[in-house]
This record gives sequence, C-alpha cells and structure tokens, in this order.
Amino acid sequence: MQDMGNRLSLDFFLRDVLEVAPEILGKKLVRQFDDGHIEAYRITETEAYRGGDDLACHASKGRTPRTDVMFQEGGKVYVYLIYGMYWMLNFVTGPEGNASAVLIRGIEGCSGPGKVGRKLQLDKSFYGENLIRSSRIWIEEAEPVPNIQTAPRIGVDYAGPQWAGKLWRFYI
DNA sequence: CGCAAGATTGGC
DNA sequence: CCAATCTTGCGT
Repeated sequence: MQDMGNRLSLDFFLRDVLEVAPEILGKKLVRQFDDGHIEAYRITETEAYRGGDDLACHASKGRTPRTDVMFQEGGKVYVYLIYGMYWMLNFVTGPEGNASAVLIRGIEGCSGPGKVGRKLQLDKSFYGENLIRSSRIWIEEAEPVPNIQTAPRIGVDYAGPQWAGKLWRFYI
C-alpha cells in the first residue's frame, strides 16, 4: 500500500512562517503508528513562531541543543516536552538559518497542542524527523480553506505586548 | 550543581 | 484556583 494522497514537498516549507502557518490549515496530517495502521487528521489550528526577533519564539534565545532544528532547513519536525508531560508538535519553516516554526494547536476532533501530541503518540524520537521522507509522519495536500480566522497567540505573555499581541494564531 | 519557569491540561 | 511532572537555561 502506498500514499493515497499527495505529500507536500520541501518547497512548501521553505517560505516565511507567516505564509505557511495559515496555508497549512485544512491539510492532512498523516501518522503511521508503530502497529502499522495509518490515520489522517485535518489540521484546524496553528500558530507562527518567527525567528530570532520574535521573543515568543524559543529560538530568540539562540541556537541551543533544544532549538537547533529550528535553525535548520524547513520541512522538519520540532518537538519539545512542556510541563513535563506534553509533547508540542511544530513544523520548521524557511531556509537554513531562519529559525521559524509552526505550532500545531489543533486537528479535527482534538483541540489543544498537548492533546495533539498525545493523540499522535509523539515523543523525543520525533525531534528532527523529516516530513518529506518520513514513513511515520507527513503532510498531504488538500483543498485550500476559505475564511481563515486570526487571533493572538496563546500563553506567550512573557514575550511582552509587542509580541504577544501579534495575530499569529490561525484557525478554521 | 541548584532552581525557577514553561508555546498545557484537567480536576477541585 | 492549582497540581502534575521533567527538561532546559541560567545563575551561583
């Protein structure tokens, strides 16, 4: 059995995160679990984290072991553990050196980034996973979504009003 | 080496 | 309102 859909290519991710984050809405997030079965989920909510200037972005603190993948070429997975129990799923965007990523906050039938990570059974091993080549997680093309909504990002007040106020959360 | 805080969630 | 649970970054 092979992919039924059309997997997104590298080019899709090599753009500004503010273009990718809203455009990824509606696309299919596909996961092949350890037992071999495959499930696809429609992406419904995202947030953009944009490089070194964005104080809400982890990469604003510099290139560390944790943020390293964000500085790499787009199309890779950035996962990190928050509050000791939730794996946050992000997709790296932009060319090498541009440390940006899209946080997946919601998929169809599952609202909240912590719940997304749990549902997809993510863990540290997904750090750096290549979405173009991976056989356990990737994204497939879908019809563009009309009427995309925007709002301030959640839980980033620590970055100050300048950044917490940006309407960089996108949802259907 | 110690420690505070975190892109959250669910229960009281 | 607050505990759960543990990695990370930074200060001592």
